[in-house]
Formats: sequence, structure tokens, C-alpha cells
Amino acid sequence: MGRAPCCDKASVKRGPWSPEEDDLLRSYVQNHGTGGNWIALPHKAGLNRCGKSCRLRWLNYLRPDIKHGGYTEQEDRIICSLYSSIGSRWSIIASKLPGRTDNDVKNYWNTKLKKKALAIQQPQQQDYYSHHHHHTTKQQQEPAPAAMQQAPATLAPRYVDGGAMPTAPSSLAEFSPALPPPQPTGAVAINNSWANNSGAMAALEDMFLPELLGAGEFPIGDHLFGGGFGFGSLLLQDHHRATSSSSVQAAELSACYFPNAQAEMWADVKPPAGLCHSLT
DNA sequence: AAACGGTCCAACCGCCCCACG
DNA sequence: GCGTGGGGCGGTTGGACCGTT
Repeated sequence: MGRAPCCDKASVKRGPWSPEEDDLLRSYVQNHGTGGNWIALPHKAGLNRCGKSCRLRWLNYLRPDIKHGGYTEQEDRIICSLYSSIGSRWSIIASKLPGRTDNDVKNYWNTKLKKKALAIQQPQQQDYYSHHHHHTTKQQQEPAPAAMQQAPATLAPRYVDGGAMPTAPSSLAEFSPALPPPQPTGAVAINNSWANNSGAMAALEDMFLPELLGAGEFPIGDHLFGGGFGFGSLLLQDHHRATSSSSVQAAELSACYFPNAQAEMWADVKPPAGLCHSLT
């Protein structure tokens, strides 16, 4: 038995918001706040909408100081860095981008940034295989494991075969990612021995996160994943909702470093009169 | 000009977590 | 301890828009 819906979907309006509805919601929240109860808000505000719909509309569109589009190179870097570190935890990522919402960041990543990153990665992938795999065995002809083909796993510039450490790129356009060697078994590319190979992996977030978050605020690497941080943990976190205990543990651990991050951010912003901080 | 396919994004869905009685 | 209500979150979808044929 599932839980009861938050509202009667048949009797509330759905779909795009009209300017009049926006005005009603905006003026009500600015004058009265949310009262800590989004479910009751639509009735009080004279809106025939689901409370959750009102909340989403406010948070993603009507909230003051929301920015839409026009992502900067620095914001690209922040998103890529954090995505490679913590996966698709958009609310956390958005909390580090003032004026951006989780929905906006998520859409931006899915529609633009992921492709941008893939486009950068693919020539590197071809280059790697042409240099390291002249022998065409059956195994090598097989496609890389699905997890390895995912964008986040290939974003971070990596050491390959103990090569020289790259200098920190100053922008996404300067990413110099290199793929790990193909896994002979075709298994998901979680390979801590490879990842730990004399510090052979320099995750992008190691370069960017101190800049983003301040030194010590987000102890990537040793603290998060017992020293085995790198490509493998990247994949784990990309699937933080998976049921494996290791991924759940990784997700929980990483979450510890962002205690109510968005609330803290909003606590620093003086809200308009009548606006409460419970919005987030 | 019409048809088609791809892109983008606002909005919805469903699940999880937490507070409270 | 348990059930319930509400908030928060990530994933998915529907449709508008745009470029190409």
C-alpha cells in the first residue's frame, strides 16, 4: 500500500504556471512566508495548486536572485568538479552556485555540460587506445564497460601509467582527461590497485575543490574513501542510490561534509521582509 | 511552407528522510 | 516503536522551440 498523495491531483491545476498564479504565489510568500507548510499554502494564497508544485515553482523560478542560463566557465568547472566528486547530488552542487537551483544545474548538466565534457573526452579516448592497444585481441575489441563510458568518470584529468601529473586546468576547455586502461574482464572499472598506483590518479576535484570550498572544508580523497579515491569511487558515487553497501556508505560519508549546505547559504542571505528561511 | 528530428527546460513523479504525535 | 504528514531530492517526462531537410 503506497502512501496517500499530498493532494487530490484530480482537483488541482497542473502544468505550466500562468503569470497570475506566479503573482499570487510571489506576493503571498513575500508577505507571509511559507508558514512552514507548503501543503496548506496554496489554499491560503488562493491557488488551486498542489503544495509541492507551489514549492517547486517558488524555489526554481520565483525565488529572488534566481539566475537562469548564462553559465560561466567557472560555474562549469564547479559543476564538473563537484559532479566528479559527489555525483548527481544537485542540491549540494547548486548550493555552491549562488542563484542557481538544483533543477537548473541538473538540466544544464544533462543537456549541455555532459555533452561538452564527452566531446572533450572522446578524442582523448581514441588517442589512448591508439597508443596503448595496438594488439587487437577479442577482449580489446569489445566496447568499454558501460560505467567507463559515462561522462563523469572521464571528466577528471588522470595520471595514466604513472605519467607526469598534469597542471591544473584553468577552465573546462583545458581539461585533459585520459581514460584508464580497459578492464580485461569487462567488469565495472573499480580498480583500487590501479587507482592507488603511486598516487597515479589526480582527481580534478583535488585541484578545484579547495578553491571552491576553502581548504579543509571538503577533505576529498583520504577521508572520504579510505585513500582509494579516484576513478573507482567516482563510479560509486555516481550511483550513490545503488543498493551496494559500499556505495551507500560512500554517499553517506560524502554527505557528512555538507551538513545542510543550502540552509547555511541562505542563512547568510538577508531575506526580503516576511520571507522565512524554511524555504530550503 | 511543411515535416521531421533534436534540444531544452519547466514541471511532475515517486521515493526517502525526518519530525511529531 | 510505529504511523503519518510534510519537506527534500534526483530522475523522468511533456511540450515548446529551433534548425534542417
